[in-house]
Amino acid sequence: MRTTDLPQVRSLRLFQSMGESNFETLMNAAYLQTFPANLDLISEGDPADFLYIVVEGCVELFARSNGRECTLGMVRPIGTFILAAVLKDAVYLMSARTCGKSKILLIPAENVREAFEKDETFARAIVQELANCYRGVVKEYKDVKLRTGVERLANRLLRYHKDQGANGSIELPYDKRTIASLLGMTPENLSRAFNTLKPYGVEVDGATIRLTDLKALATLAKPNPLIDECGT
Amino acid sequence: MRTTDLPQVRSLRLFQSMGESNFETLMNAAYLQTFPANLDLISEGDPADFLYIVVEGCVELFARSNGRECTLGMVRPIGTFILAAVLKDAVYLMSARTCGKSKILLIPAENVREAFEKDETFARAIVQELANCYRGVVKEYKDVKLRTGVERLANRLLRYHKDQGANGSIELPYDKRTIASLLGMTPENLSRAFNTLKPYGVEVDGATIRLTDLKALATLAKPNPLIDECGT
DNA sequence: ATTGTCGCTTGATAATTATCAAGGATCGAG
DNA sequence: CTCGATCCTTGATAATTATCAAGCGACAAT
Repeated sequence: MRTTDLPQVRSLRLFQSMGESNFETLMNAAYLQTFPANLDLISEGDPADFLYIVVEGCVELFARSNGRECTLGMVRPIGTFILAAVLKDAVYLMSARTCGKSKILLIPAENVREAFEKDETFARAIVQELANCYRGVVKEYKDVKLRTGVERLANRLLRYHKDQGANGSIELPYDKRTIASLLGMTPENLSRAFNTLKPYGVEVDGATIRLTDLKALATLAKPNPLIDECGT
Repeated sequence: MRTTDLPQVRSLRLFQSMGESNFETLMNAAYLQTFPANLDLISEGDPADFLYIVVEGCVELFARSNGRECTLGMVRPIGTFILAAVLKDAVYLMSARTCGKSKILLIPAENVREAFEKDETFARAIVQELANCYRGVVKEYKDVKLRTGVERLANRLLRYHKDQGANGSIELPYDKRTIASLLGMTPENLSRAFNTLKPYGVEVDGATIRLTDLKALATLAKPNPLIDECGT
């Protein structure tokens, strides 16, 4: 793989503290590939051949069952996905596809497990990463089980607002239909949910959202750090 | 703690392979306590003081937000809970309470993290345990996002049926209202879901369920190993 | 036996969400 | 520009789920 991307990968908490030689071995086994938009990377049920790291672009994690499909998460640089399947040498539970053109680092699962066996520091870093992933899903699970669609949208808007500088304006990071699926609703319902939020100061203009009454929106959303905050 | 329970705990995959002396140190720091039914053990938002291991009885994991409450999972012997919060030294994302009278082993979080630092084998075992937990939540998340209430119930019944020997009869392992919450529905709706399943050979008699047409039930449920099977 | 509680069920109704159909806006290809 | 495609929105309707109220049966306490 190209050396210009190495520092970025190395800066990932997952690789930060591992031994230099082990990191090099891992990177020598890895492939850095650029994929076009909308390309299927993995399918749920397939054995976990690689650990994936999004270096540029964006990847959608999704699942299908019984003819339905839903988005389970989005991975942006620099983020990994399907670490658990790789460590367990199990099949993927989610499918993944690129959103836009994306640069992705693929590390053979075999090598990841080998590094995990050999490098104690890496093993410990993996625990932290896995714990983060676990807590992330728990929050999403709570979100969908404890809130209505409108509440999920309101809280998501507040989160984006904070992430993007809290200046009263948001750019939606994904297509509305992707956001709908991420929030567990249909695109039609997302449209209607935005309308429901109009009286709470939510003004929609394409992918740009203006929040003109944060207090009212927060009163409706009742944000909860144990669901909405990423760091905790 | 009493030595009679030690072998059971030691047999947990989490502790199986760790060094004997480290295991002893950990157990010396631990408390084995018996709690009455319906006792709150931990509350979401509290700092993670202990790792919990259910030795006898049953514990319900749940969460509240905005006046609503839902069950997130059940822990039976021998199972652990809130490992991730302990490792991250973070606050609990879930609350927990006993269902019946329960014997629970409490290991101070400090000691768990210490053992995690000192014992490499333990660290690796933790990775496997965490990966299992992670994949468990992902499956539940998929369940609730991809299926209707009736489908969730149908699949749950099929799972219990297999777990209990697949002889056409099931004993519900929890109160119906707990199962309802676990499935993400109200108790009223669970009742109606059972009625909906009557034409598919589901006969309800209190906590005993008879399945007289497994093929029909499976056709409706469309069970999916990537959601319903625990081992994968 | 009586009382009260609790878990569960049922009915009536309302809220929420999904589906189907149609139309408007945008945008790239030709 | 025009065409076709895609995305989004809206309306009408249906399915799903929740809420409120009432009642039944089991069961423990007295």
